[in-house]
Amino acid sequence: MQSEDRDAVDLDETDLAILERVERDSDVNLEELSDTLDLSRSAIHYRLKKLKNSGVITSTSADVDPLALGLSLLIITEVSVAHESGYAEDIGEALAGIDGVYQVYYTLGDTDFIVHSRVQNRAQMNELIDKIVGIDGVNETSSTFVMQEIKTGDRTVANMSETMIDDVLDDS
Amino acid sequence: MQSEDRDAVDLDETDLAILERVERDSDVNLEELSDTLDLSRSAIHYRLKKLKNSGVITSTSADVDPLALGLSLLIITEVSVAHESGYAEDIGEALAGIDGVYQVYYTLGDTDFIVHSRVQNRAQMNELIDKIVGIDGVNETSSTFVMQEIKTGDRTVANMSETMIDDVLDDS
DNA sequence: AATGAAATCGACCAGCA
DNA sequence: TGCTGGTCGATTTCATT
Repeated sequence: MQSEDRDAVDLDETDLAILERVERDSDVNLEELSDTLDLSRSAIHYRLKKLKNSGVITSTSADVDPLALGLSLLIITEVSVAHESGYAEDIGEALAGIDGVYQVYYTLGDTDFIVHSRVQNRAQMNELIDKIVGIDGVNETSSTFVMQEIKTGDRTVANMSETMIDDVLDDS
Repeated sequence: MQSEDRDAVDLDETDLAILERVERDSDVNLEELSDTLDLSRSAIHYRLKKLKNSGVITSTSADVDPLALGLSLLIITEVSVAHESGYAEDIGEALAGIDGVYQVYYTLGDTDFIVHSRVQNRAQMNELIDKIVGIDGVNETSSTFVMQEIKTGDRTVANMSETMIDDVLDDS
């Protein structure tokens, strides 16, 4: 009754140690992991495979620097829709489909969607905002310009507190 | 004069095709890439190495599902600071250091920082917000709750338009 | 679930266009 | 400089405990 096993595959300290390491660098030498965790290479591989199959590791991706591709402008846009009823899903999908948009959240509060986009110049920025405003049902938008990305890169385990870690481990 | 070569390593269509593929799955078989791009395994490897060394590929990471670790609550917080002068950098670092926080942006506009955090329950959420408010110099905060993550996962190339791609290619 | 041996895949070296 | 082919080493897989 106190276990909320949604996707909760029960993990131990070893699993978390592996996760923390591979989310930092998935090309890690199995020998290094085997070394620090006192486990055979095959055991590490076995656990990694299980973590992937169970969906704990959703994918393993190469992170491409946006600046290297000229995407130097990051814009965060708050989007409000006219009618709260029904269309929300469709509008979310429409926002997600716009070129340059790479994060879309449906939020509870004064604004309905929060959208993160990257573009190369002002012209593309204007075009992007026009596309957002042009979506049927979108009422009002407010865009802010990001001066500096202080923390980025979606690490999950690395940002967890001791309390959060314990919560995962106490799921036996 | 029209080339703004900041980090701009000039890339061709083949490089972009490789990037688009490895940012989706970095464990791609070299044979598959070699097959679809009509290039030898070694050539693909050569280009990948170059892309990593030049910083276009910053890292290669395993993506861990936050839900699998019980992090079901995503909160987006707008933070305003008291004095615009000086302390901004320090406050940004302080925000980035809080457990649960995984994205921090310094923005231009009515609000100074935008912070994304993940927690497991209300208690952790309250604790997190208390820590943010407790930072010296933080004036006002406004948190909104994310109901649904419609688009996520920091793909760079996948979200680019044809125009953006062309801009990268016309950098010879 | 973890171990060790066999097949497979990726990393490096030298030569070539 | 960028690509080819072959080789060595590491990794993935399988059968066994």
